[in-house]
Amino acid sequence: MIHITLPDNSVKEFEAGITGFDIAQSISPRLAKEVLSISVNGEVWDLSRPINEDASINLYKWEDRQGKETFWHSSAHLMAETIEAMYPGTKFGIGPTVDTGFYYDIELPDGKVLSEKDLASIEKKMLELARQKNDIVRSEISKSDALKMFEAKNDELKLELISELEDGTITLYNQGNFTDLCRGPHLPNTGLIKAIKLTSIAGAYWRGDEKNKMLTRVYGVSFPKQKMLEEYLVMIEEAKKRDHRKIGKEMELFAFSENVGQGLPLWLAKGAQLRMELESFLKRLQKAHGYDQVITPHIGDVKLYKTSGHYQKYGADSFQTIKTPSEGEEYMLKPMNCPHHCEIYKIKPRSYKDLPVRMAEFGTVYRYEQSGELHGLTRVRGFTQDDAHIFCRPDQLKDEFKKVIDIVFIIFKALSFENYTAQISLRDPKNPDKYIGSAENWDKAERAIIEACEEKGLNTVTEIGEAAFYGPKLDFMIKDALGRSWQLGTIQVDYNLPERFDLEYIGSDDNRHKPVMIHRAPFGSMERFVAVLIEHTAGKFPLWLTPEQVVLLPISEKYNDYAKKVLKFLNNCDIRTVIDDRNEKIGRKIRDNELKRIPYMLIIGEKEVEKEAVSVRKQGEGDKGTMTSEEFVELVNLEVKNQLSGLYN
RNA sequence: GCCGGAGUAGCUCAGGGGUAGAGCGCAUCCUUGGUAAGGAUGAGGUCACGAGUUCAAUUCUCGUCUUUGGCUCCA
Repeated sequence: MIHITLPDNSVKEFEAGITGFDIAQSISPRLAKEVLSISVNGEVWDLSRPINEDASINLYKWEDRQGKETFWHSSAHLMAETIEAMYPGTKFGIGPTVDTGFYYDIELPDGKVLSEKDLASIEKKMLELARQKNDIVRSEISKSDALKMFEAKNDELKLELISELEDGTITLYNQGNFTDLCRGPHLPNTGLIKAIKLTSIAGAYWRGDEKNKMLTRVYGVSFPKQKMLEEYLVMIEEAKKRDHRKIGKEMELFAFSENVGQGLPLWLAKGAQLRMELESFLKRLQKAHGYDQVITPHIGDVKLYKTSGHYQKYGADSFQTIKTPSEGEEYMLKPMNCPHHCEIYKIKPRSYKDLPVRMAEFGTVYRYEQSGELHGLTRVRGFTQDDAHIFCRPDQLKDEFKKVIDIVFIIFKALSFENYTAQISLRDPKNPDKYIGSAENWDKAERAIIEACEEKGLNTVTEIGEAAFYGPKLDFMIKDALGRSWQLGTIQVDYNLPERFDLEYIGSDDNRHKPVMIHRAPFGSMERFVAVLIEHTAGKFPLWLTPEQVVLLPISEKYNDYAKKVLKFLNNCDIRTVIDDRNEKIGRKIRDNELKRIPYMLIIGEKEVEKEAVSVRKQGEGDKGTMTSEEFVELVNLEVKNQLSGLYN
């Protein structure tokens, strides 16, 4: 007999060799119907795998991440089984799960290419096979047998994978006529998979290395119920409506022109207004936090970037240098602002009493991004960072770092970004060539970030090897409408550039010391931030950012004089205004699709003129009653104030 | 950059070897006077660009550019 500890810490006795499925059955038949996988002492197993010793277990259903993963992993196998049946001779790479669904990397025989049109027929065949309810059977195999088996199939992809595995740890999973190398776990049988959608097809380098050959990656998602698939598809459609590229076009926020060049956004009037509002918000915030605003040129002598090390690292993959016609000078479009700010720091001797120096600039930078990587406003070649560099003493570092985290939080709160991930990016110790500076400085910098995050009580994930080449960083990631993660705010600690630029301050001991540098951009870039903001608000911005706030609607032309008076007043109050000119030309006619996004409409007629008032309607809320234009301005200001309350102190 | 998909009116898209289509928008006029609206009429396109096949190409083929889903990259 063995003892099984359930999640509620109750202990049950079973015969050795009991399976997860049997345990579920013993708890309730309904649970047995829904359960998908089991964790045994923390390791996720198949339900049908016998348990031979005491263990604590967890049963996973669809609602659990582990349950979904098991389900999708088996779906990936089902897809592989189907593809092998339809295209014999196909070679299979890896077939893992992703956030939503699964994929399998494959290589079809004879250079055949799969296209989106083929997906429907694969889906259909997958469902046919699923209906056979084939058991998915786990078996252990020796390394030599595994190699023999896949040699027979001539599948060098699997052979490569097997060759890296340790003998004695290799398992196979079989269903129907299909057997795959796999660690598992899997569903008991394929019949649980009721609804399948193969979503897309893409190229992917074998093992993620661009030197390797490219395989075909087939993405899909599957569900235990048809209805869930339908809901999922509706959700995707809804998300597409929030795409910032679509809304940006509809609302005339930004545009691209082939003639200007790819990845170079044009900010249209309303988008520029939105952006300027965000900029002035941050400028005020930074002023309150002791930052100085500076302005530097868009180009810089190439030697600046040689000093910083950026040229050596990225020069070949950058926009190439600009040369003067006769003096032999070489300039770069600035790909970052740090070197310019370092030069400002060096303008005069600094005392320890002067530190920290906080230098902020909305600096437009230009980076050559591979053409295939460009994406709306989230990945562009010319963008404006809300950059700042803090030069401080080592003893001020942690405190300064924490203050920057505060600024990021204020921004996220002001815009209701709740679902962010804070990611600490450290260097990869196995790859020292990727980084500049001493190991000692890296240790100090990494420790400062980790400690500051701990002291702030920040929930973080740590990624090894994601650091910038000059220092570790803390990044704030936010998801777009379709769940793709984008890095917004970033805070980086840097001991290296101060050394390379020979920055100094005179300490209280009258000796020269090196300051520490913090690079930070809480928005990340105006472009990417606005993109994510659009997708989060679906174009319904907070009132303090809304490009248009009011439509003024005179009911008859004889009231236009009064309407003009109100208009003038509103403009003086910094209320952005659009006017319907149905009756007389006092403004441009408002379009229907604009109308939907304008928060307030003011109607002016006989009664209003008589009372020297306006009738107010709010989008989505209806009639707000009659008030004077002064009262209306007060109402709007109050609302803006509420949205921004408590942010600056 | 690599592997797929796409490029037709301002927008969203249908079509298809032989006068180029719809809806929305736009323009003009009418209607509507407490209203996030209705109707009529009209304007608009070298069917991304270049080459090839063909009596004939927007349609088929190839190339280029742009865009898009991924991969790689992201100071």
